[in-house]
Amino acid sequence: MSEMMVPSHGGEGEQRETPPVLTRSYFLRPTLTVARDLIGKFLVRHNGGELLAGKIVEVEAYVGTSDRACHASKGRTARTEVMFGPPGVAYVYLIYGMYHCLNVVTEREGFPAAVLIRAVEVEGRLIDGPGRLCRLFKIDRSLNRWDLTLRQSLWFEDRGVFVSGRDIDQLPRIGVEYAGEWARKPWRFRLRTK
DNA sequence: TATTTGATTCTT
DNA sequence: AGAATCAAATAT
Repeated sequence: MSEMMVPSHGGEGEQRETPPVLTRSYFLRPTLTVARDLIGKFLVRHNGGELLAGKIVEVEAYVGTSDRACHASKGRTARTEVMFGPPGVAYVYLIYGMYHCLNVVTEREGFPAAVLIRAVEVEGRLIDGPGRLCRLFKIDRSLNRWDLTLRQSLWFEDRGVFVSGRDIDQLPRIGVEYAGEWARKPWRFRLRTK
């Protein structure tokens, strides 16, 4: 067994490793898997010299045209087209006239699906709700279609936080009562904090 | 062209 | 329980 190169983590005299950015192939997986795995990853925003990072603690999965809660169930429109595109791209939309919601597109091109980022933790403070999150991170529709696999403006990082499946609650999605049976699917993933 | 709706948040 | 506020979807 040859000696392996192990990334160091801020040891004395060492430069700190840059955490890996989540890649296209990371998002090219089943949406429920991506959603589950995003818990504990970091959302990073670089904007005007300001750097802001939050640990993701709540997400929701929206999967395909048959999922009536998924915007893409209305078909391929100017609004939903981004969800039909390649994974790892941002889908940002305005909701209720005043709030933005951030999603990351998942699965193969042609299959519309995404994960909604619902809540993050910033320096121990819970930013609960997609609208509040986007307000704090200054995310609006100018970031719609943004490639989230570049280390620019907005991306995801794996900072090595391990999250056990036992610490993740699966709950019904919020605000989709109109979707009938689809509203009851436990496709919301939330980190249990106690 | 007109009306309704919505992956929300805040106030009453 | 209701308001704020508007783009997109749906009805006309």
